[in-house]
Amino acid sequence: MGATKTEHFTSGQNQIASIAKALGHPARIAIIEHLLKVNECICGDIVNELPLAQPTVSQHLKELKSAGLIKGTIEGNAICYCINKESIELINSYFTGIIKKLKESDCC
Amino acid sequence: MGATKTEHFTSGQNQIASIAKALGHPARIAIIEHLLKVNECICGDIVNELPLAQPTVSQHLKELKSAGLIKGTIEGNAICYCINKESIELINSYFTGIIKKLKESDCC
DNA sequence: ATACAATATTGCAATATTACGATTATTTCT
DNA sequence: AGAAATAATCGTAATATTGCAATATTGTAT
Repeated sequence: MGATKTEHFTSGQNQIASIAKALGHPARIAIIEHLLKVNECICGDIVNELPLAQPTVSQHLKELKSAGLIKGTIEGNAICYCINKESIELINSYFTGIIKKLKESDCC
Repeated sequence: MGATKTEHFTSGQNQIASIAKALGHPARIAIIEHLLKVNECICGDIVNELPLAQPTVSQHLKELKSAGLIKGTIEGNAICYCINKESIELINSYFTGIIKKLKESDCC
């Protein structure tokens, strides 16, 4: 045990969970917020910004990228990272949908 | 190593991350979606709904509750769970804010 | 009180995550 | 070509998460 039973859940549930999971670490929230502030930047800038070593930042970037939250394009010997707007819109509309359904009734 | 360096990040970043983290598992998304469908229910209903044992469901409920995503009120010998609208609204407005800022500029 | 029903807690094994030093590509600039 | 800059990957230690059987707790009914 210890492994998540992904196969028992719908692909929609797994997709939302994987985006949320990628955002479930303060360093990755900090990366998103930094990208939001500067629009786009390279890994080294984030290493300077955060109290984490370069391999750690690189690993966090990889997770954000594989969840579709950021994009990276090669620019010379550096890689330019930026937020992938679509993924934020996807999860935002998921929550908006929840709120809409919640408005209809009250709870305990 | 292995432990998240929460102390290096802002309380806002930690709060968003902890809500996102709680939603970062398909079983917990499934619980939220079930609660959304039935408005409120007891732990046993969720155990019947999900392919997980009772202690596992109980643990997931605990994590959702400690992240503030659900509320539980004692009703006899059962506990009635429901979604805490405020927490969903909080994370939703966080993403809405990101999208607004993203609209202003384009990226790589 | 006793039995039952609903959940929480404990303890543990399997697996995943976090963090980083060391190393390895890859590109750019002399 | 050689040095510098940038970032990914490898290996590994520390810690956290997931899942469940067994047990404990709490309230309800008989």
